[in-house]
Amino acid sequence: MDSTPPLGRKVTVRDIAAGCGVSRATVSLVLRGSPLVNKDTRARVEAELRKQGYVYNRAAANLRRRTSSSIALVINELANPFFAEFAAGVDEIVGEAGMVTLLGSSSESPRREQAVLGSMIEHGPGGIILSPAEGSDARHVLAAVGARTPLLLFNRELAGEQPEYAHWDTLLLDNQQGAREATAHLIAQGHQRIAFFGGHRDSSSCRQRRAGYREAMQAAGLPVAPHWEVECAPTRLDAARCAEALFAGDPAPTAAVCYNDAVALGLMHGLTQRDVAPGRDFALTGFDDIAEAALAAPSLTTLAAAPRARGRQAAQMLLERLRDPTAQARRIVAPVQLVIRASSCPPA
Amino acid sequence: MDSTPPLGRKVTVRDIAAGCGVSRATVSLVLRGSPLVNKDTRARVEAELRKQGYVYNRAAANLRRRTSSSIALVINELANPFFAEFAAGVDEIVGEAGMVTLLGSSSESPRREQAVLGSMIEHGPGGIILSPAEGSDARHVLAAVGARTPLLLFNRELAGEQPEYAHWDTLLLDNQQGAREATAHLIAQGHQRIAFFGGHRDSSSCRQRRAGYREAMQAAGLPVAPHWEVECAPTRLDAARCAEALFAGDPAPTAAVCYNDAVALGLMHGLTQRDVAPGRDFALTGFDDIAEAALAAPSLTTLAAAPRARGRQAAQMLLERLRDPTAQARRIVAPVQLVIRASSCPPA
DNA sequence: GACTACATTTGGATCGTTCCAAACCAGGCC
DNA sequence: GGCCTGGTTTGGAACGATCCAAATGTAGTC
Repeated sequence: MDSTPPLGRKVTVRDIAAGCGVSRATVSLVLRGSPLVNKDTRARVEAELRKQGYVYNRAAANLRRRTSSSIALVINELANPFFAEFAAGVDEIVGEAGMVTLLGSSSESPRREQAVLGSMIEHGPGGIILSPAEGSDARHVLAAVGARTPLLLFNRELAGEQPEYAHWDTLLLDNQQGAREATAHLIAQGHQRIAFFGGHRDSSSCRQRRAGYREAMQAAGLPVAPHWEVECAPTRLDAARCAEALFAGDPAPTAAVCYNDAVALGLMHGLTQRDVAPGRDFALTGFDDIAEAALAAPSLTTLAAAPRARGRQAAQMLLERLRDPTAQARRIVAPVQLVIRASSCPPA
Repeated sequence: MDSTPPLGRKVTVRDIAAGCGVSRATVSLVLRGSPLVNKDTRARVEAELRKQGYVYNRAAANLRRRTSSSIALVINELANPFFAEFAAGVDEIVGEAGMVTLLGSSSESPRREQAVLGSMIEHGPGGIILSPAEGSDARHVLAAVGARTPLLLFNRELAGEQPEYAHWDTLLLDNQQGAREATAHLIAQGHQRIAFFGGHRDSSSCRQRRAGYREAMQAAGLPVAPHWEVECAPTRLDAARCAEALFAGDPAPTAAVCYNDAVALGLMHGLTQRDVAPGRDFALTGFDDIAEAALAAPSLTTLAAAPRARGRQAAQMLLERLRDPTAQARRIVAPVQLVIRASSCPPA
């Protein structure tokens, strides 16, 4: 009858067992809903659990069972709304699976990424979702996480990826197809002089999008003047600043496929300041479909990558991998969807 | 010499100890950088650690030491850039402290919030940072987390908070002071008829900001006409739609303190459509300092809440609380900073 | 050589849970 | 009574790291 009062100490299965006169093993069976225990016993134990305010110690259970109940999520830039949405999607699915998300941010630094991965791995996640920092390479990642924990790469591939790392799953966006569709759409609107605007020349997503742009231009038999490919930082501010570069040469473009929405919005701003009305005198498209795209004036034609859905998808892929660790690695390239709005007008 | 090859099994202190002929205790001391171990021994052990590719099992260590190496972060809406920045700030500090962030999102649902808190608590975080869902109340939160784990509330207070929950730390934004400063700034610019525009009348942040506005008006001996307090949804679209309400009565205001930046930008749009030039014919201020505020035309005077800094601050407060669990609960109301830009012009 | 002083190392026991093989119990049947 | 069967229950021994008190070695002092 003298159930130990939780005097400072946490309540454990032992306390519950003592409190209702059964063994620890039985309590454990009740906790896991085993059909082996007698109905009455179960009821008694459950009452005692409530009475003493027991909370399950998942870490201890994981230790004994050699399992894990967490997924690590390492993001290159969490503050970016695109990745925040992605993280929200991941967490949704992870939560539904009764697991918990370990969050880490690398701030686009491969060194920090490695440190974060190292810290994560010590907490024993069941798997890792990694959206790599720019310049992160496969060897370092492998060194940090080891070959034992399943890893899923999102959004970017790693430098120097080799056959031996081929057991990692990958989820990418179809940047190339997206840019191709946006370009084709502008061409269908009647544009012939179309620029590719913004982004860091050497980032992999920029390369892929530019490739899609060139492909569409070539397919339509249209030339690409050198000064139509303008590099700038993927920020609104820098894009606004670089707008004039589009009109520095002859002939000037009448439309632009922008690296992403931020750049497109910045370009709109830059155009307005030059008294060129975006959506009337000049057509443009973005990439990402951030919340603002629909609200901008004019509203922005862009490519929706559905980051939340991608997050869910990534988590699901990883959970499947946990279920079957030996299955063939998958590489999924998710299509992006062209959302046509007012900014992609026909030529003036 | 026959160091057990890591045959499927994880490498443990036991393997390392066997591999270099010392006891587990010694290896453990080396792992924790204890000054007790001999230099040569340490070197030998460290070599063996590298050789066998040992990874520390923090869960096991935490179990034995009755410590935790994680902080739970439960956010009402992770996809919102404000909270994403906040989360990034939290993770920064948590990471620096060698701990890891457990992420959870409640999607503004008190029920989900409770479930998430319950799942978190089973993973044994050292503390919890909670940005409550709207309508979340203290009793339920207490039931989910228990009295044992320190909790810090961010951004909102809980309904029905009572003395017994008073051991929770709190970090809030000074909505009232912010609105007061913005209003005072407009008054200093020479305005006398100033409106308070937008937001849901009954939301706590709107109430606080309106209170600050009224306070400043009263302090300056200025009256507030009823039609100067306009309610609208906190979105750009609705704000644009409601612009005309400002001019429905007599006398019309010459400036407005807006509920937030989205509303202010919407109002700018609405004004422009009525041929009132914001920043010249009409002055206004926002709240939040979102990325667009600096880029709008005219650029928007607003109140910066610095969500990333708030995240760092919240994490720091919680870490201090972990160090001294018995210290008096703190309640910090973080000031917001007035950023003066072009939109808050003097009267025409 | 016996003594203390100091630096270093070590074998259990332990954290809270689960696994496992064995034990228990009540009926039913010969 | 002995034996079997099927449903329940149970006491250790794990999981991987750490604590602790005690043991070991090494040198210095009398």
